[in-house]
Amino acid sequence: MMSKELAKTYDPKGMEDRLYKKWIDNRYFHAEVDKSKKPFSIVMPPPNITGKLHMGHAFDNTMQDIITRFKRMQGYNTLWQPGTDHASIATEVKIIEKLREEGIDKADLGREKFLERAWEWKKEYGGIIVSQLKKMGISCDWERERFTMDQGCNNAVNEVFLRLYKKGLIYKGNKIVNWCPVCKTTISDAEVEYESQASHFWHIKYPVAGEEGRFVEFATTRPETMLGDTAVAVNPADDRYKDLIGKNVILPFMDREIPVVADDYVDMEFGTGVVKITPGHDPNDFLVGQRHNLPVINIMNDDATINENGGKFAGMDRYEARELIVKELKEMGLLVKIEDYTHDVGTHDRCHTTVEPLVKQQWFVKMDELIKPAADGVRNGDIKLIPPRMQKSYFNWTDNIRDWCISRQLWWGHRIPAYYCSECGELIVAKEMPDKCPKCGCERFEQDPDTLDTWFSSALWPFSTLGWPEKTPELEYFYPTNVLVTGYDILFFWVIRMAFSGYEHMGKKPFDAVLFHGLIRDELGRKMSKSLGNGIDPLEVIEKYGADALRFTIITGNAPGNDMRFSDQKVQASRNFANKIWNASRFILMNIGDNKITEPGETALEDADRWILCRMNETVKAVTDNMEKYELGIAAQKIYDFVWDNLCDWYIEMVKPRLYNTENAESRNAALWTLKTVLVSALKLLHPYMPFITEEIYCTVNEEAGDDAAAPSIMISDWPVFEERFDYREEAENVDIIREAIRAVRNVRSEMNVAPGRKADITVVSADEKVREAFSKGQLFIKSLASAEEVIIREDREGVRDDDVSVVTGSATLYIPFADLVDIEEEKNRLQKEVKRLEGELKRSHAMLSNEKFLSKAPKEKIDEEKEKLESYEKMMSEVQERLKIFS
RNA sequence: GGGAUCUUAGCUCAGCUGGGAGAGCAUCUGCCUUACAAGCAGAGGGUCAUAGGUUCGAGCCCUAUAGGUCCCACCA
Repeated sequence: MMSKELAKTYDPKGMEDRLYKKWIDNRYFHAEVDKSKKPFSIVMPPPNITGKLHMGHAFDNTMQDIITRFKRMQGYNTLWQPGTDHASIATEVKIIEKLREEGIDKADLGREKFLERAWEWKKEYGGIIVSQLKKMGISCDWERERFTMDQGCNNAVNEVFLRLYKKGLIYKGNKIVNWCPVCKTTISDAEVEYESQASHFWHIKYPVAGEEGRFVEFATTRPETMLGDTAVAVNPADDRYKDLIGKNVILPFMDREIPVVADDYVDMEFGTGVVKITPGHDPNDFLVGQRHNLPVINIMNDDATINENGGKFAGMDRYEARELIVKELKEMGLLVKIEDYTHDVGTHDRCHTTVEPLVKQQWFVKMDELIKPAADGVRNGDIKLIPPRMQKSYFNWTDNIRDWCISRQLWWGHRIPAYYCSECGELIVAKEMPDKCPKCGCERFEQDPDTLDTWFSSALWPFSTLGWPEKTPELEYFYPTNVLVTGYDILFFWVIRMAFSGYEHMGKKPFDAVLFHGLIRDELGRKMSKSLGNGIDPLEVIEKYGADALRFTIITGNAPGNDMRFSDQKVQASRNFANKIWNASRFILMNIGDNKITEPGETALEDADRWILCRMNETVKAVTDNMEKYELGIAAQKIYDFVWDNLCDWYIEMVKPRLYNTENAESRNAALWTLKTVLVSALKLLHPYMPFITEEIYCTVNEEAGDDAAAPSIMISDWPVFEERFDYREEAENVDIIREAIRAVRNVRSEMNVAPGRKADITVVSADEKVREAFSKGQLFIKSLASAEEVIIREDREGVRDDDVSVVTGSATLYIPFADLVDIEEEKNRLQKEVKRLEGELKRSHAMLSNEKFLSKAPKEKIDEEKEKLESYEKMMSEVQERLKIFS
């Protein structure tokens, strides 16, 4: 009696949530420290709490889940550490938006109330992404879920800040930083995104002081910054301006005399060879200013309006001021010309506001020393990057590293653990607010208002989540983690910062390897983005095709680090594969029926059984090898081929006659046992990729076959290994000989248009005894797979007629009586009819093509079309006549 | 300006350390064969961007060229 059946077509709905609950209830995802087992660990790149699941997450987490499930089945004590990221600026922007909808201004609300709202926000939305991730079937240890701003992580952040400060690696400094006038915060260099913008080049001239009628001309893309000019620079080698060096020019509007300085930074070839120097608002000018001790003038407020240093332009927006300045310069005759000019403008990657370089006092991490171990770690192979080409990108960053501006003028984030004495202003860096000022003894302090760059806490993720700075058993056991999976787009933001943090604070790398993946693009190869509206929601795909299909799609046909185009068609192909294995399982279950399967004796196994066992064995080995090397796509392809081609299209077909013949119980049992064995192995190989369907089938099959020894869940079953006893190479070769013959026969039959139901005798002739033996053993399935009536195996050609159709394969020659393939009378009639038809067509075609009216009046395409038709008729005619000859 | 990467069948892409040119989809032909038409059997289709070079042998290594994509820097 069949206690359990599988539905006729594969339907993931309902099944997935049920199975996920089963796994959670059984705590299969949970890992505890167990020193008797080998650990394997991965930390999840924490998704932002603002986030909604997108294809990037799907990609990232599918890869991690595949590795985690694989390693877990291999017997490793596997921890996949999950968590979410507070995502300082991204979240703050969203909260501000929400407040605005309620008509509340951030500043009016005040810091404390704002943070309350932020935590509420986190509570309300932070869990969404987690529940969405679960839909993917991912098997991370949710019991250990962390948050970058939870107490432990917060503690780690303060500890790191303090340590780096004490070592002199964190400092406060006045530097030119990128300022976002909308978000009103500094942003790091990496957060600046360059956009090509059409603008102008304004050619302006300043009068030379004391030399009536003499001017220096230069060009600028930001005329408003002239209000902060403190010099004009020329190249020291530039003969044109040699005499000007040391003299002054007059800055219009400001009535300020500024010097002409000589600096190598100026390119003589570019423009007029003169550059206006605005140390307060340009990174390069800032450096020039330092070299020449020029004053730094800040002409802008935090919202990019001109401040009191801008004279009469004070209060204006930067662009408004630009317009007016240009207008007035023109009136003063100081505007030489305006050129169209397209150049790259730095914008804030969050809000795309044009960034304004400003001089501000900020906190920085000194990078030159910290980065060394991180660079060396990759250079000497301590950390492996996959694909290796990522190294170049990595070194490109480490070799050109600049100090990291870590302070942000935001509220949502880790507040900088620095305190200022309210009396004397003394700076104290400490984990908690100090009691007493060591300098003046005062007891009142103000904490630095700034928060830390969100990546500051992310950088500590591999060890902060394991309990650092406490010396926890987890930290000792699971650190360093084995592999980090992430997109190449955050190589610098995150990977490099984790690398140097690991070496610095743990004295060890944070991970053995980094496995990079690319971006998922839309069907046209465009980035998925909100503004384009071309994003594909993974949850919709799951709803339509199932999580397994989505997961499989993402992984197959993609090499590490490469982008992939996503299309519905691809998911359909994966869904079809799921359906395929579903139906193969259904077939096996049906045939097991009430029978109890027993392991067959060695002699009961037939060649076909040994062939598939051998192929399975090879597949197990190959797939395992690929997965060990994180070649997930290649491994998936091999599983796919094995299941579809070897198992379904060949083995199941070969074995059908034996299954339908209930008289030979031993042979039937051997086939069923082989089917079940191979299916279970295939399911296990596939499980990391398609966890749900494999679990469902695995449990059903084991129950049906009465296999009490099987694991209660495929995810905690043993990963298959190569078994010597299945290494039936010789028998496998025999079956390959027959497969080749079957293909050849099918080929002939197809070319001759033989109806599938028409049976034909096949005479196999081979001088090789081994080949004859192989055919003799395989007779049964040759009959069923090649529609043979009878298979006669001979050493010589005796009995073969000259007009038999012959097929030569690598090891034998097959002969098929012509009359068996074709009904001669019928075929003759058919061909004769065809000749008549073609004669008619040819006549018509010839007539048309000799009709002068047609040739002169019809459109050219029509004529060409007719010519082509004629050609094909002629070709068909000669073919038909050729075949007719055979019958005469 | 520097760097990376890609250019393989109509389309999307695999091809690990050099030795068989492949898959999915699409196309064409024939099949509703009692696991599956989300399927089965068969077919067509590629001087692996171009030009050189190394090698017994190159899609894979080297050089140059063209085109696409991306990253970094950025000239005021």
